[in-house]
Amino acid sequence: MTSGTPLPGNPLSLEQQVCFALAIASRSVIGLYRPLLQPMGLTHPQYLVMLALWENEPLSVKELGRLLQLDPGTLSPLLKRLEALGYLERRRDARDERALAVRLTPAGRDLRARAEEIPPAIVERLGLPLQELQDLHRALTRVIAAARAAGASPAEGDRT
Amino acid sequence: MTSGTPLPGNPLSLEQQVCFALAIASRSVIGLYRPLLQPMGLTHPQYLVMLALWENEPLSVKELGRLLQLDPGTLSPLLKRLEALGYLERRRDARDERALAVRLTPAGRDLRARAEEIPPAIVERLGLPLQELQDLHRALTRVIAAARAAGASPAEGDRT
DNA sequence: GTGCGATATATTGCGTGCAAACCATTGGTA
DNA sequence: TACCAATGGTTTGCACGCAATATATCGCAC
Repeated sequence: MTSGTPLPGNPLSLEQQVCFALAIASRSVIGLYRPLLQPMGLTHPQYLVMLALWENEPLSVKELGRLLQLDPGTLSPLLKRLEALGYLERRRDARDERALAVRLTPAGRDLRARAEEIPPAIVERLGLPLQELQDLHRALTRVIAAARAAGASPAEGDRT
Repeated sequence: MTSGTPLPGNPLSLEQQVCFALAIASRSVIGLYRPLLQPMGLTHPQYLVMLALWENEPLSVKELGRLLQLDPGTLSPLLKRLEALGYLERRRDARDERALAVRLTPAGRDLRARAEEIPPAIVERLGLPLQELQDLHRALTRVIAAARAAGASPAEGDRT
């Protein structure tokens, strides 16, 4: 019950699957964001796109895909929804008409101030020590790197 | 670059969002399962349902939802697909016609042998020390508990 | 300049995940 | 026995996430 010994006889036990814990933790934490994002009309992946744009602008779909590890097939409609919300602008890059230059609108830029209240609110709600969250972040970063090295699906085309 | 100090000036930095790392890690690891599950015709959530049933049978939709933290709205069609694949059987519980008794078919039971090769294959592909994975599992379990205590979305109706 | 492979994005199809509405069964209670 | 709130599943609608396909533009070879 307290995640004791691995019980070698039961490698399929639901309780000890890392992938299972990962999936539930991800959904649970995203679920905490939902009520905070709802007033801005954002979903969690849309929020991540906004984070990327607040850091760097403009970005192409390809660059967003690399940053967020997302398909163009996922990003394309998602960006259209953000444009419909009035938070960003999609325009073809003048230098390369294939590429899309995604830019924030003033409304999108203004949203940043409201968004800054979210991370501390989440940390407070979770009630876990900051150190623990940082350790977790580090552990997750290592897993992500390991999965990418193992040839994970999301956008592995970065190592020519 | 090596996840050093939190840089208090930039709380919205994509790189230091735990939710972001969590989402990517989850998708990346599930991506590793995909080629292994594909030969059995399973998706990752379907695999988790099979894990639950290999441990305990029969299960109702409600019980599966509690175990996997999933909506009935998600499970209902998922279970129908597994039934169409021939891995399980959905029948109304004789004692309570509202409840569904989900049971494995012989084919579903046979699948367990093949599935047993998956966890070690994943661990081998990830190439991370077992100890690290166990630590991660423990950390994730704590986050899940914290999120549930904070009133996370997935099926929080368990603490009367 | 023409042709042609490579590149960037869009579209379609399918399976989650979640909210909301709906429906049948159940277990009281009057 | 007849009502009625609660319970367990199903359905619908919408937004990912990913594979596969399609379309447009680019840039190089000639």
